[in-house]
Amino acid sequence: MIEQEQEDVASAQIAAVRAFNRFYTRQIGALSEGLLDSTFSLTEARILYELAHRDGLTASLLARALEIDAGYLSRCLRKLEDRGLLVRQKSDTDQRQSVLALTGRGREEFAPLESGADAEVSKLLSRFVESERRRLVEAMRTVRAVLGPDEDAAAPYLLRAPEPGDLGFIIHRQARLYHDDYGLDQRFEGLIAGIVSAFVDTFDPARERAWVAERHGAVVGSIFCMKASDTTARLRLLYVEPSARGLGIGRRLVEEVIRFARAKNYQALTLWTNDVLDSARRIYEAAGFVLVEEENHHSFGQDLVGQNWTLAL
Amino acid sequence: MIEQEQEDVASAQIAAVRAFNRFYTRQIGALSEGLLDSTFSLTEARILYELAHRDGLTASLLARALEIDAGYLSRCLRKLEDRGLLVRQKSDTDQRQSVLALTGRGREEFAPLESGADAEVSKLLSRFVESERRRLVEAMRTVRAVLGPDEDAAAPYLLRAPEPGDLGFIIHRQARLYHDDYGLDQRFEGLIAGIVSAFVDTFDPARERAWVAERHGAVVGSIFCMKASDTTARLRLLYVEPSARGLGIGRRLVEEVIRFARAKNYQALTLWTNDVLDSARRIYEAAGFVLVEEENHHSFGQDLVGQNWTLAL
DNA sequence: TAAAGTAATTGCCAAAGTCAATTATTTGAT
DNA sequence: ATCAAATAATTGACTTTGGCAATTACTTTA
Repeated sequence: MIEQEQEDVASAQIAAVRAFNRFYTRQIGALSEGLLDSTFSLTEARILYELAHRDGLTASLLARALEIDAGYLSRCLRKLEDRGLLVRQKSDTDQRQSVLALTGRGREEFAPLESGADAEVSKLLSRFVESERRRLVEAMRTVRAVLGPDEDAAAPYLLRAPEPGDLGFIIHRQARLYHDDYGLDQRFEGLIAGIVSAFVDTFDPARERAWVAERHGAVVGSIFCMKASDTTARLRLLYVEPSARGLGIGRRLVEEVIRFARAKNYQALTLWTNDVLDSARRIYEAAGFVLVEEENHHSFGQDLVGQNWTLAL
Repeated sequence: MIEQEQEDVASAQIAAVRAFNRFYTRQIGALSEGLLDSTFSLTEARILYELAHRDGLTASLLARALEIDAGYLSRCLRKLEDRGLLVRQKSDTDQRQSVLALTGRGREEFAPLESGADAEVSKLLSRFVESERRRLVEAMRTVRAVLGPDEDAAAPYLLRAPEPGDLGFIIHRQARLYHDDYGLDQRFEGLIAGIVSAFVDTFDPARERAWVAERHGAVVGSIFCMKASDTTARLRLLYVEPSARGLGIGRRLVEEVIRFARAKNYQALTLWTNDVLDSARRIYEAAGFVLVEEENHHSFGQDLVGQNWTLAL
């Protein structure tokens, strides 16, 4: 083997990426067929899309964003302007450039294109089961996260009450994650299913609550506040999806439980966790929880150190 | 379980897929720039690729595989033939078509294109660490697996034991489906979480078992066989994803449980269900189950008619 | 055996896109 | 402050790409 300046990339990986490129070239071709009977070309549609979704664009920005030849773009813009779909306003900071904006008419004519594309994708997706769709979307996000710049990082999340199906999903994800990361077996999944079951069974809406964190329309975290006694609440089932970590979601969930427990006049909040869960522990510490007890135990196929933490309210 | 033509697709998923399409449109544009200083167009390169990697291609096969207009393809092929890169030989089974094949010269001239593309992708990949590359390749494979070789509704499925995460997923999906179709609320989700929890807690591998049906790498159904007494087994948690129905998966799952219960020397198999679940009932009837008892009950926010069925083994 | 369908080709044409040159401005180096 | 170099946008002159319909030569089907 001759020296290579670059790290050797496995040829199987190269082949896989190239196969994907060929595959997706066709896929995109198929999906952009919807444009054929519209009055816009693919490039025009891409231009309109950018204009509809970003403000303050200039021709050169657009050319760079879409990687279109500036000359060709200029002509396209002229055509759209002539059709009354877009206006250009001389920038006041730079006399050479104009700021582009869709007119009301531009938005109007573009709207059916958008809904048509939505419908087409919806039709495509409806061929699959929900879990397949989720796998697909997650995989696409991964591809984008790796290859592209992460503009996604700042995406917002929201907390809400769990809806039917969410509880099962939380069990599903926690079981999978703790299995992958710490080797916990199915008995752990049984344990959390039992916790969830008990939560629903004995649910006291006045003093108990659950939250899920949602981002991009998907559940990415959860937390439960359950009654241990009249004066003590228990924090349970905290988790945050790996792909959503670092956004402060875990901290926010814990804060929410503390706020809730205070409001419901609990005097203490306790929780049980295991020492391997570093990032969770850091959140608990930061929130003021104190470690009160540790015990070794062999559970779920692993040697673990259980910990009880408590917070006086 | 009622048949549904088309499930509602969450708009967040649609948006994610469309964002990916826009993203990858640019990506492909960037990756095919390598062709610019070659003497081949993108389409020619795609044609050559197919010819280099598959034997016995004809023009019409090629047109279909690459989704190229037959007329345009014809011209491209002529051009390549004129350059001495490819030969056409009249098919002996069909005088209308010709079998296409690259000449030695064709392979020679195509080779640098291939290695160029490899190098380009390799350069792209070398920007990442191995774990990122693995994630990328895996995600691409997933996209392809989901979107790709679908077509046939009769895609194969397989039965296997549940893996960590599968139990929660089953709870998740059943809760969601029965909520959407029959309005069952979260208490139903609690119930099945309890069943799953009990299954794990008291699991007797000699006399109990669970199966999940997998298709395209996703769980699309489940069934459980649990011990009710030494002589009686209970069939529980049967479900099949709406879009995986009609493939005989439900029937197969029930058969599997019956076979298992017989093999384990149970004398009877019982199950509890509700009268609204038509397609499930049909499966039970076909398998020989007999309705032994019905009772009205108000549960999970709905008025329901519970049914006990039994099968002598 | 006629009608319908399929494989491949061709002419015609419009759309899509490239390239280089040009003008008007702004930026940066001295 | 000034002038060369860079940037934004446009235009003219092209080529390439690719869609569509008609046509020919076969095969399949009713």
